[in-house]
Amino acid sequence: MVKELDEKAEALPDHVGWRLWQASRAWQAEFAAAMRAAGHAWFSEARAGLLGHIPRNGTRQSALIERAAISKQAVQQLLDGLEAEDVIERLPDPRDGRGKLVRYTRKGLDALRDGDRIKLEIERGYIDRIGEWRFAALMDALRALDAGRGDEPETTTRPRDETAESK
Amino acid sequence: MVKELDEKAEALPDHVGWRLWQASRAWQAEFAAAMRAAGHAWFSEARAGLLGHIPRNGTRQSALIERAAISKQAVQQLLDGLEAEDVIERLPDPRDGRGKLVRYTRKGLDALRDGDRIKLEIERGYIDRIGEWRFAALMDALRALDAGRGDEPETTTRPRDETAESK
DNA sequence: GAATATCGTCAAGTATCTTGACTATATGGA
DNA sequence: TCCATATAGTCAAGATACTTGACGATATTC
Repeated sequence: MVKELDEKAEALPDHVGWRLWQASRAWQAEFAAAMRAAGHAWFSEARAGLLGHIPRNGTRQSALIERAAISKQAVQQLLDGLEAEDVIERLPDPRDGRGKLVRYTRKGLDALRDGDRIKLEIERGYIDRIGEWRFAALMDALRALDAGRGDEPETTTRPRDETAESK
Repeated sequence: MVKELDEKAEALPDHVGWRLWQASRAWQAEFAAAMRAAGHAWFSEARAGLLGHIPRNGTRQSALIERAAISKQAVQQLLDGLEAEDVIERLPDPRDGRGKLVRYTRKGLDALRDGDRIKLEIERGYIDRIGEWRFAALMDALRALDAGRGDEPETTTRPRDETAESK
């Protein structure tokens, strides 16, 4: 009963960065758990981060490197793992002898489908928790933040990427 | 330039998890860059995550383990590094021969101060970007999300079980 | 053609986190 | 008091997710 420390409330951080970080971690943990429960044992957050940059119709490995903000070697290693798990496959690019095309296997597409379902379930849970109005405001603010982001100087910037809608 | 692939817009994800993740990463990258620019070369995101759980008046190492959602060995290793960098120090807990108290050194407190300043600067930038109103809505939604999360271990709670685990 | 840039790969190293095993101390009875 | 058990922290080993550096193969440019 000598337990009496913590003289005061410890005041955890409450700034936007901390909140975003906590919320992001919570979402990812929930999503990853559901994915694994759905049978996708190969799933991890790092892999999810990369897969998020691979459109359903595939992409070039080099294009992936530009968009995911990690080194090309990191991309390659993640792809190596995903290929070994039969989630994606790599084909030579017929238009460039150096390049490779990355695309989903059937297993990968199945996982995407499950992922979409899980996303909606989580989203529904969020709406239940904070209300439709607040959820909409959250998405609105996050999109605005992303749109207003200091576009990377030069670097073949995207002319106008209106991908900020639909899904 | 035979750069002409990407038959169509690739439609990056636009769900709440993705947005949160991107926003969180962007914030952390901005913060870490500013911290390092301010002379705190030891700064890293993982360390920041742990420091966020250490109040200014210090805490017990074991209390840290409960709050940061990582293993006690991970906490220890991070603390080892922070101690080696002279950011925190560990003292024996006079009230428990097994325990140790973790508290900031002067260098650590200096870093906290710089961190507070940088946080405010980033926040100001966000407000400039999306407007005060939207920023407030963002914080409100994030706080509500966190408050509605019912996963604190033990604790005395139990009054309302509104966490309806949803479907 | 030859210089140069780009694409992917191989190798090695670092940071962060995990599980397992262990020591020292505290606590709560019998 | 002594013992069973729980708790606080440490040590060791390994997995994952990255990094930088070096390199060969193909494209592009002049």
